Amino acid sequence: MRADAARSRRRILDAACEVFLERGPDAPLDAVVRRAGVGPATLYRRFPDREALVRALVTDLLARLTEAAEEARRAEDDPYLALRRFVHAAADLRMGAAIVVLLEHLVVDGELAAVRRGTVTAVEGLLHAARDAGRLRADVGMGDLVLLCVRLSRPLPGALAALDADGSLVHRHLDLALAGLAAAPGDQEGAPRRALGFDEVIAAAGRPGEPGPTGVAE
Amino acid sequence: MRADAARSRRRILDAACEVFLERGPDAPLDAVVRRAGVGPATLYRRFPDREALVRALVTDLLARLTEAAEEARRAEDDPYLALRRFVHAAADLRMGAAIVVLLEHLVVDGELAAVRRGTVTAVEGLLHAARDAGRLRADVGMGDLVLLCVRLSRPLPGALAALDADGSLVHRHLDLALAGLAAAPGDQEGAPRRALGFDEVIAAAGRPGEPGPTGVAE
DNA sequence: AACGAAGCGGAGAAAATCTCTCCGCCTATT
DNA sequence: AATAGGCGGAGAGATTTTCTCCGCTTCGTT
Repeated sequence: MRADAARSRRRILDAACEVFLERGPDAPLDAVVRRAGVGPATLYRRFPDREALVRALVTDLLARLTEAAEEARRAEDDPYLALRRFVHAAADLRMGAAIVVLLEHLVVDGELAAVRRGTVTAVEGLLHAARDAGRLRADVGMGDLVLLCVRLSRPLPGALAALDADGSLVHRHLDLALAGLAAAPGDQEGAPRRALGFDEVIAAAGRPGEPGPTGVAE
Repeated sequence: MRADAARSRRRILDAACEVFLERGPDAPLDAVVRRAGVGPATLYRRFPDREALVRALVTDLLARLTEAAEEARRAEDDPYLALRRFVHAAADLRMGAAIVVLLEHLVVDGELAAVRRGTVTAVEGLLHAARDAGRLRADVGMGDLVLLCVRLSRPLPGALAALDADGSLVHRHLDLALAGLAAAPGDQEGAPRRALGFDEVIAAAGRPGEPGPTGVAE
């Protein structure tokens, strides 16, 4: 692949990530094009339709997340710090986008499912290690972790997004939330229900229109 | 006002709240109409243009928030619990919508500013009481509180929203995050920077196009 | 350094979506 | 039971979005 083509491809994927995150997975591809600073033809040449773009985006992001999880495990001795490191990396990767878009416009076929399983396994490793070390509340599951990441790493709506132009606010709020997930000395006022598993998230996300390419009916 | 008209009005406001929250303040009014289950004419008769709708929505929401803050103060002795009660109430009111929409499509004129000031004052009362009682980290400001509420009370994107059909997940995650805001025994790993004030949020939100009716240029 | 192949952006046609109004029927209130 | 006020649906016009064709530019190679 030619160098300029690879560059365009990456710019498009990055732009798509941001745009889908901000405006939902039905955002006009035109907006992606504008954000990427390329011509429409360039997008359509590389990705024949919306699904191809989404699939590439999600696959790319999952691979990076897996890598981030493994990097975090290697880099930190304390399992809680490793988890924390990963969560921050995931926010930087705008992990929200993968999940947002993942099961809305995509059939999770064999290949994608395999990539996803790899990611989930890697992250579960971090989570369980932190929990087993007593550094994390027992009632926090993968589902909770994922959903908190999605919620906290989404860009703020509208003009508010400017508040966090450099992303430091996201990290601050992640730290605040992580402090809430950490094993606390006992005075937790509400919360303690049962942990939310990843499978439950998947199941819910697949619901609306039978895992069809473009499920979703209002 | 006739009873059926009042009912329609409320259905439209509730629908607008959800739709703006999910799809941003530029969401088609058509979508509001569909969600509300009324005819288009009903919306346009009551609210001549988008701004009228947004203004009514925001005013209504701010009034309810103020009421919720006062109710929480009355209902709980412990200031931390009062704050917690308010935050949960705010989530139920989908407080996010007010902020999302507030400074994007609206000039905050005299009347609206007054209503907003009332709300901010009431909530600041709760926050400061909790902080003075030593139940809250000192580095948590109104801005942090508002932004956490916005982030956590937004509906989950796309199909994921089904996960939290009854809203119980929001409350669970709010509790987790609140635990992070509570005064902790010292082992907070990251976070502690300076508190984010409400004024900073307002300032950022007002930025994009000079407080014009429809500011915002890409 | 110069050639050929691959890639790029812009203009714009066709399709889809959104805004907003007219009008005949229905429902609250007296 | 009368009447004023309200309601929903159909649809015209404007706007937005999708997607393609084509002439110029850039990359990789000889």
